[in-house]
Amino acid sequence: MAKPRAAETRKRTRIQQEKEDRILEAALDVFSVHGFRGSTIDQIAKAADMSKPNLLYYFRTKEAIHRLLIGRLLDTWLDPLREMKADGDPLSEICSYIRRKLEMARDYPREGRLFTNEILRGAPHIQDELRDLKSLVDEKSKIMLGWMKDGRLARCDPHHLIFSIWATTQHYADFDVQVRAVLGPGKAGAGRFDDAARYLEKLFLEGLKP
Amino acid sequence: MAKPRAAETRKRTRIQQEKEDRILEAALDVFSVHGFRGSTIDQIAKAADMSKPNLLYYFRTKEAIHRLLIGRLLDTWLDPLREMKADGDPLSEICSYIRRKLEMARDYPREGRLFTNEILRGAPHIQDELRDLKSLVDEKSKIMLGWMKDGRLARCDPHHLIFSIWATTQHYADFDVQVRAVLGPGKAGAGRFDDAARYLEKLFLEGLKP
DNA sequence: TGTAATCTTTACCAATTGATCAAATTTTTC
DNA sequence: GAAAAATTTGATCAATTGGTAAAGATTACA
Repeated sequence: MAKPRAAETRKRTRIQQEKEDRILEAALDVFSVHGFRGSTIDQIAKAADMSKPNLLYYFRTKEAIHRLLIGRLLDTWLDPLREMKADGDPLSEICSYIRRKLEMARDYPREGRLFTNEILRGAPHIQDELRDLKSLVDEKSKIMLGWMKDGRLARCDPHHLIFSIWATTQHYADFDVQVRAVLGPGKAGAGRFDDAARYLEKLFLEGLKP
Repeated sequence: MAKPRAAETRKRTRIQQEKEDRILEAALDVFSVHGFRGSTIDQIAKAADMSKPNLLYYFRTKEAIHRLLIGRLLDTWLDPLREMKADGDPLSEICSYIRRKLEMARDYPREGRLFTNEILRGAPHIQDELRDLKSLVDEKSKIMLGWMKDGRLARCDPHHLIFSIWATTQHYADFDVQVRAVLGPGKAGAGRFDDAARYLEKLFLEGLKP
C-alpha cells in the first residue's frame, strides 16, 4: 500500500532524506528572498530541480515547508543570547555575543532574512515564540542590571542595548546588497565582516564601559 | 474623447487627486507588509475602498504604484544624512543624525519597511539609487575621516559607523512587532522611542568620543 | 442646460497558483 | 527475481491573479 505522503513514514528512506534536504535548501533560498506569499511552489520545485507534484509528495503544502524552516531557525537563533552568563566579565560577555551574532549573519544570511521577512509581515506564525523571547530577554536584562548596579557596566536600558546588538549584526544579513553597494568593489569582499566586528567591538566597548 | 488612463492627463482633477492619494496610502499599507509579489491589486483596492478596475483606471499596473512609492521614499530617505555638515561639531552632528533617523522610523515606519522589503529582495528596482547612495556615503565618510584626523571623533571605520546608525534606528520600524513583544505592555508605549533615543545617544556619544 | 470629458461598474479573460489523483516507474525487501 | 513499497509523472482542477473592454453614471464647463 503506497503511503499518500512521505512525511508520515516512520523511517526515512535514503531518497526521502536527500530530497527533503534539497527541498528545504531550495525553499530557504526562495523564501528568504521573496517571503512566504511572494514565493511559489513552482519556484521552489525548480530551484530544487524537481517537478511540483514530486515536491508535494514530500511536503503536503507550501506552508509545511515554511513552518519547518521557521521552526528550525528559531531553535538555534537565540543560542548566542542564552550563552550569556552572569558570572562572566560583562564587557567580554557582550563582545562575545556581538561576535557570535555577526558570525551568524555571515554564515546564515538566508536564515536571517527568513526571520526578518516573518517579522516584517507582523510575525503571524511565531506569536508563541515571541513570548518565549520576551522572557529570555527579560532574564538577560536582569543580569545586565546587576552588572550596572555593581559598576561593571555603564548604566543604560538593557532592552535597548540588546536591540542595538541585534540590529547592528542582523543588518549585515538583511541589508547585504546595500552594504556591498556602499562599500564598493574594493571593500565589499569577505573582509567586510572583520571590519564590522572591529568597529562594533570598539563602539560597544567604549560605549558601555562603566 | 475619453482618455484610457487618468495618469496621462495634464491637469489632475479633484477626484483624481483624492483617489490617487487614497490608492497610494492603501498600497503603502499593503506593500510595506507583504512586499511587492506578496501583495495583490485586490488587496490594495479593498484597502482603498474601491473596485479593482477603478483602481486600475488610475494606475496602469501594480508595478506603477510600487515604483511611485519607492521613488517618493528614496527622495526623502537620505535627507537626514545630506544634512550632516563638516563645519558642525562632530558628536552633535552624529547625534542629530541619529535623532532624525529615529524620528523617521517612528513617523514613517511603513516607508521604512517598504525599503527593507525592497533591499531584502535584492534591490532589483533601485540599482541606480544605490550608486547615488554610495557616493553620498563616501562623501560623508570623508568628512568623518577629517574629524578623526583632527582628534574630534574616535578613530573608526566611517562606513560601518553609518551602517550602525542605519541599523539601530531602522530596527524600530522593521522589527516593531518584536520590539513591542519584548518590551511588553508596560514599556511598549509611545515612550519606547524616547527610551531608544536616550540609549542610542549614550551609546554613540561614549563610543565615539575621541 | 447640454455636452464632452471623466469616472465607475459589470462582465470577462488568460495566466498562474496551490493542490490532487491515478497511472507508470523505480527501489527495496524477502 | 517477484512482490510490495516508495517514488515520479502527466493530466487536471478550482481559485486567484493581473489586467481589459465596453457600457453606464457622473462631473466639469461653456
